[in-house]
Amino acid sequence: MAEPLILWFRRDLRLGDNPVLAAALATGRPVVPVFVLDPETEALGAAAKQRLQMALAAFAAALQGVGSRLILRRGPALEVLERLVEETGAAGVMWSRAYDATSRVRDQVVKAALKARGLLAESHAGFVLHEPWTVETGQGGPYRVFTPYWRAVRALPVAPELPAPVHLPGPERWPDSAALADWNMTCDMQRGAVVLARWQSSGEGAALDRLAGFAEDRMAAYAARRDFVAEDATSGLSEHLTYGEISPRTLWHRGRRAMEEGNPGAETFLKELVWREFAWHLMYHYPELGQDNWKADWNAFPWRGDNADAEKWRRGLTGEPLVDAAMREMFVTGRMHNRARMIAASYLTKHLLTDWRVGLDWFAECLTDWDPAANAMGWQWVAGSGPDASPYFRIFNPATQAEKFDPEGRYRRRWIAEMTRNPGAEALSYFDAVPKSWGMDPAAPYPMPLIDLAAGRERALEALKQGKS
DNA sequence: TTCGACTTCAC
DNA sequence: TGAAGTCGA
Repeated sequence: MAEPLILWFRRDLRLGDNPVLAAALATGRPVVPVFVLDPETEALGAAAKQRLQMALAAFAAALQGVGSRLILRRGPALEVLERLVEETGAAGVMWSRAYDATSRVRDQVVKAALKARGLLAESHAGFVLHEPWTVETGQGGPYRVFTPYWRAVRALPVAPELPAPVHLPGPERWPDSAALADWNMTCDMQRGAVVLARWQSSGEGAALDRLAGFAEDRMAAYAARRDFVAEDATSGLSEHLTYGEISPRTLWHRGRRAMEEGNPGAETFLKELVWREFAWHLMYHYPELGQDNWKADWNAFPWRGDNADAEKWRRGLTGEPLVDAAMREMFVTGRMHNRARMIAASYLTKHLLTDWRVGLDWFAECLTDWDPAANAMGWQWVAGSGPDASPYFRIFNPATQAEKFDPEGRYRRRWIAEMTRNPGAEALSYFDAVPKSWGMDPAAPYPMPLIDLAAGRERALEALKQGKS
């Protein structure tokens, strides 16, 4: 039997349309699928880590369905992979590319070390539609504004999807695997069964079902309804994309097909997919996007660091119902509606003048669809330090937004027990989920607003006038 | 160099 | 309607 290949899975936990999997199969070698819980992955937020565990469980089952296994190992990636190569006599390692700075540094070290030992070390595309360096402006160089990027990407060909293998040849002797349960990936996430029960199911099958349901039932109304925060009008596909349970290519082709069929929501859906793409384009070309102001003239802005108001924001106690509803939804479900994210982020950075990185960190802790690029771009876009062609200081008014996008107050009532006489299960579940130390009580009066909205707006505008160099 | 255009707004 | 910078062809 030929020497096996190690297939290092990371954010591509699927069998269908997986280029590196197809490439490994094409070699004719036995394949040893492995997931490495390395220090970089252990640093994930509580919700993302919990969600990753669910993704891994689903993917391991899917691999068993094609006669294979998922080998689980813990430790620094290079160390683990070198040991596995020795144990299995593998010819080398293949993986799908990642584009954030931490992963790129890690992967370069791994690739160089494996190659130095004469082993095969290959990275493949698959996490984005277009490799970030292949999309350039007319002058050469990365795009910095979404619309021109969209116009460029819209016209580009996208290769067809690859079929999922029906059988994945394995080695004669399988190496040992850790048990997923022993990794305790849920231990940071002590929010009770009520939280878990509400989470979307995980895995490639669930992702494909979700896409089919969306395309069938909701895509047509997507452009018109997606901003209404109380409705289930969004695709809900972000967390599947985050773990690679579905490929962006699959979404792209489904969207294009719908467009050709005249589906009125299809183009908006494709645009949203390309926003994710744009975020990774930016992160690849500006690796510090998650740490530094993208526009350097914001470095002088007098952001407040973490503070007592920010803590109230995290706990959903700002006294702005829409903001609090959003924060509570995220804490309980690991999800937050897209528009609610912008409103909550604007409130923290503008009305509370708090550094966008404080908000970014909390989202990283709480979101099951945590994506470093999308969040870095999104937070900087709201803060004003990021890519945004509009020059004015963007300040959302949470009350105005509530009137527009939650006109009947359904979303606010769903998540804020203090606002209703007979709070529902969602609103009450928040009080079960929060740490006892927060002292939350559904019978307590709803808090007064932290700051008058008009005064907060004026203060932010004043800070902008003074603060930017 | 010029010039049209720029996700999601607030008042 | 404001207030106004720079991206990209």
